[in-house]
Amino acid sequence: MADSAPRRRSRASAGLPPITADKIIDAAVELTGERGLDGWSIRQIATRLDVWPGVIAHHVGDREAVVMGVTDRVISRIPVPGDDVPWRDWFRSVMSEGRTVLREYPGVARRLCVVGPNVPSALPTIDAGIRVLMKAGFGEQAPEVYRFLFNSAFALVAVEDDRGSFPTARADMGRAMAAFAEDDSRPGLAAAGTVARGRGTDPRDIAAQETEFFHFTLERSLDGAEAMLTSR
Amino acid sequence: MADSAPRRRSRASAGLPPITADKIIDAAVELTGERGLDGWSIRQIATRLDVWPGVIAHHVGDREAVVMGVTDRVISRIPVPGDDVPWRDWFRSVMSEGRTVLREYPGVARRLCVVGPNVPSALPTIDAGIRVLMKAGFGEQAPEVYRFLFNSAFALVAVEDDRGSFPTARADMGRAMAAFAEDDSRPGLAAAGTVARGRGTDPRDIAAQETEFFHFTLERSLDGAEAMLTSR
DNA sequence: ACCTGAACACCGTTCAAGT
DNA sequence: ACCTGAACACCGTTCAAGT
Repeated sequence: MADSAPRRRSRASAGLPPITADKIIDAAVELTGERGLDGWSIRQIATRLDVWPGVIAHHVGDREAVVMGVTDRVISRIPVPGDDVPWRDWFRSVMSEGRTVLREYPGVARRLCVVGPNVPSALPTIDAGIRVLMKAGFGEQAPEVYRFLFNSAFALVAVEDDRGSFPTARADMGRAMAAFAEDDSRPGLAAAGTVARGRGTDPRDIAAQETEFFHFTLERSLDGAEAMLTSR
Repeated sequence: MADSAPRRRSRASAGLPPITADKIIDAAVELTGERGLDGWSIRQIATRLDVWPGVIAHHVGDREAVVMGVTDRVISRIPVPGDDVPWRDWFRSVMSEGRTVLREYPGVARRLCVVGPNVPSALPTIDAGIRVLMKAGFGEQAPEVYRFLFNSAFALVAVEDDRGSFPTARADMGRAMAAFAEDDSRPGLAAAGTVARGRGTDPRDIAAQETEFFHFTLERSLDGAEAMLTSR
C-alpha cells in the first residue's frame, strides 16, 4: 500500500535533510488539493514524507494545527483587489477569485467561514474590505456588512465543496426536482421541476449552473447591502 | 466504559423486542441532540441500544444512511407557516423557527444545505415557499430566489454549528478583533475592533450577537430579493 | 429474520528508546 | 533536536456462525 509505514532506518543516517513544519504543510496542501481537507489522514502525510506518524505531532501539532496551516496557506493565495475600485466591483472581484482558489482546495472555505479573522492571511483582505465599505458610506455598519457579504459568498462555496464529496448528490437533486414538473397538486415544486427539466445534467452543465447561482447569490447580497445606503 | 460492547447473550432469549430501523434512528437523533451529527459513532449507537455494531448496518445501512435518517426526522420538526402571509413574513418565520430547531441538532443544517430536496420532509416547505414567492410576483425566478434565501439562512446556521464545535473559536475571534481597535495603520480592522470591543464576551452575550447577526443576514437577503421586484 | 462475535483495515495521539 | 517503532484506544464495515 502507498499509505503504509516507511522502511528506511533513519533519515539522518541516510543523509536526508530534516523534516520541517513547512514541508509538512506543503504535503498537506498538496493532499488537500487532491482529496479535500477531510480526505487525508495524518498517517498519509507521514507516508508521503517517508516518516513515522509521530513526527507530524512533533513539528506541527495535532490534526487541527495541520488543518489551520493548510487554511492559512490557501487563503494567502486569494488576491486582494486595489481599494480604488467601486465597492461592488471590489467584492465581486475578491469573491469570484476567492471562489476559484477555494474550490481547488475543498473544505478550506468552510474553515475560513468558521475561524474567520483567526487566519492571519485573511487580515489584509478584511482590512481592505471594511475600508472600501467605509468609503462607500456604510459608516459604522461596515464591519457587519463585510461579514454578511463575505459569509454569503464563502458559505455557499463551502456547500458546493460538500456537495462535491457526495458524488451522486448533484445529479440526484436535479433528477428529483425534474420529476415534480408534472405534479399539479404541488405547484411550487412543479415550477422548480420545470426549471430543472430545462437544464443539462452532465458535469460541465452542472458546473456552469453552480457558477451562475454563485453570481446570482453575490448580486442579491450586494443589492441587499446597497439597500442600506439608499434607504437613508 | 459506557461505549463498550453489550454483554447479554441474545435479545430473543432474554425476551427483548427486536430492534427496528426506527429505534436506531431514534437513538441517533438523541445522540445528535447531545453531541451533534459528527459527535457520535455507529458503535455508540449500538452500545446505547445494547446490540452489536453490525446490527445497525443490517437494519438501516451504513453511517450515511443513519445520518440521512436523522436529517429527515429533524427537518420534519420545522413548522411550515401558512401561505396566506406576506412573503417576507413567511420567510422570516420559517427561517427563525428553522434556526431554533436546527441549532438543537448541530450538523443537520449543513446536511440540509447539501442534500436539499433529497430530504423528503423538506418538500412541503419547498413547495410552499416557492408558491409564496410566485404569488409575490417573482414569476419563473421563484425557485432560484427560494434557493438563495434558504441557503443564506441555513448555511449561516451551519457555520454557527461548526463554530460551536471549536470551543475557543468564538471567544478567540472577539478578542483577536478587539486587539485591532488601536491599529492606526489598518483602519478597516480598527473599525471592526472598535465594534468588537463594545460587545460582551460571555456565552449569553455571544449567543445574542449571533442571533442578531442571523436576523441582519435574513433582512439583507430579503432586501436583495425584493430589489428584483422593485427594479422591474 | 435477526443477532452474535469476531475480524479487518483503518484512524489520531502518545511516548520511551534510540541516534 | 529529531526520529523510530510500537502501543493505545478508538473507528466503519463485513461476514460466518448461531438461534
